[in-house]
Amino acid sequence: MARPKTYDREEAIRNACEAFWEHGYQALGVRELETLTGLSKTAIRSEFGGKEGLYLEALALYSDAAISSVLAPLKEGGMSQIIDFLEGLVDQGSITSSPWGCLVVNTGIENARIQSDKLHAATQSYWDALESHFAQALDNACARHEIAPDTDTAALAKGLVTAVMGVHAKNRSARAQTGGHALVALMVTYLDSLRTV
Amino acid sequence: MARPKTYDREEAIRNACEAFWEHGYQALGVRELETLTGLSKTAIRSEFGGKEGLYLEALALYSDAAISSVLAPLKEGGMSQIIDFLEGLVDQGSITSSPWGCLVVNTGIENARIQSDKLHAATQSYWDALESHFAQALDNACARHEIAPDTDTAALAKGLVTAVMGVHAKNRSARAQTGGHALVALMVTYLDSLRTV
DNA sequence: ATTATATCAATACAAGTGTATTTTTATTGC
DNA sequence: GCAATAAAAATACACTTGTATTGATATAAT
Repeated sequence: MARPKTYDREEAIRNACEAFWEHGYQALGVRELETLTGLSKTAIRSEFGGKEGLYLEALALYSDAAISSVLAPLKEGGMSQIIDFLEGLVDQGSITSSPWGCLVVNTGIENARIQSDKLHAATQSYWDALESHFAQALDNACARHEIAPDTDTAALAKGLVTAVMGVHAKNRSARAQTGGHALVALMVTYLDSLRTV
Repeated sequence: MARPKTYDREEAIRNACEAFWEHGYQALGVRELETLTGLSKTAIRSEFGGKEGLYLEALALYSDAAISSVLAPLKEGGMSQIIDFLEGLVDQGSITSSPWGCLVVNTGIENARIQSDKLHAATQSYWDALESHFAQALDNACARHEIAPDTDTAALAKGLVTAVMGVHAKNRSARAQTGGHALVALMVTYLDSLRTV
C-alpha cells in the first residue's frame, strides 16, 4: 500500500477557491498556492492538472455550491425569493456577499484575454444558470399574479444578471461586502414597483 | 542638442491605455507593451517610471477623457442626459461602449490585491466623479420638476454608478459592447418611471 | 567637423514563473 | 523485516518578468 495523502481533496479545492477568489488567478503563484491549500506542488500537478486545472475545479465548486444553495430557492420561488437573493449579495451574514466580489465575475474580467474555452464555458454556464433561475422565478411570479402577465421576464432576468455582476464588481472594488447596497436597494424598489397591488 | 524622441507622448499614452484596457495590467508584459505603444523599454522606464507609471498615466488619460467628454453633459443636464449616458454604454457608435469593458472597472477587480495607494486613489476618484455627476444631473432634474422633489438623489446616484460597473463587467465578459443592454434598458425604464407625468 | 546631449537598441541581470524530475518518506501486504 | 506502492519533499529546468546597464546613434550649437 502507498503512502496516504496528507490532504483532503474537497477541503483543498475549497481552500483553492478562496485563494483564487481573494487574490485572482494570475497574481497567485503555485508556491503560495501550496501554503494556502495545503497541497504539494506534486499534488497540484498530478491530482489537479496544474494551476489551471485546480482553478477550473475551484470554479466548478464555486458554481455548484451557488446553484445548489442560494439559487435553489428561486426554482419554486417568486418575487420575494429574487429580492432575498439580491439582498444577500450585500448582507454581512450572507455567503454570497464578499469583499472579494465574485469568483466568476473576477474570472470573466481578469481572464478575458486568455479566452480558454474551458474557462469561458465555466463562466458562461454560471451566468446562464443564474439567468434561467431568475427567469423561472419571474415566470412563477407571473403565474401567481404577483406581477403583470405581459412582463418581459426574459429581458428582466438578463438585466438582473448584469446588475448582480455590478454589485459584485462594486463589492470587490470597495473591498466591502456591502459596497453594492445602493444598486440592490434600487433594484428591489424597481421589482416592488412591478408588483400588482 | 540631443537626439529627438521617436514617439509622440500623448499618442504613446493613448496606445498604452488601449493596450492595458484590452489585455489587462498583469497579462501585458513590457516587451509586448513596446510594440503596442511604439515606446522603447528605455522610454517606458525613464519617461513614465516603468510599467506601473505608464499604467497610471493611462488611467489618468482614460479618466480625464471620460470626465471632459461624456460626463460633461451631466453637469447642466437632467434625466435625458443620464439616459443618454447609460445608453451610450451599450451603443455601437459610442466611445464609452467597448468589448473590453472599462479600464477602471478592470483595474478595480484585477488589482484588488496590489492595493497600491496611487491605483486606489485613481479608480476611487473616477467613481466619485461619476457619482457626483449623476447626483448633479438628478438634482437638476429635481429643480426642474422632472422628478419628485423628495427623490433621494444621492442614493440613486450611487446605485447608478454600480449599475454602470455591471454593464461594463458584462460587456467585457461577453466580449461585446452591447452585452449589458438589458440592464441599461431596465435602468432607463426605472428612471422614466420616476418622471413626474 | 567636433562636441555635447539625450535618445534608441541591444544586452545583461536577478528574481520569479509553472512544470518536470529525482530523492526521500510513509504506508500495507507479504 | 522486506518489497511494493504512491505520495511528499527537494531539486532542477527552461522560460518570462521588470529593470538596469552598456554602447551605438541622431540631432544642433559651437
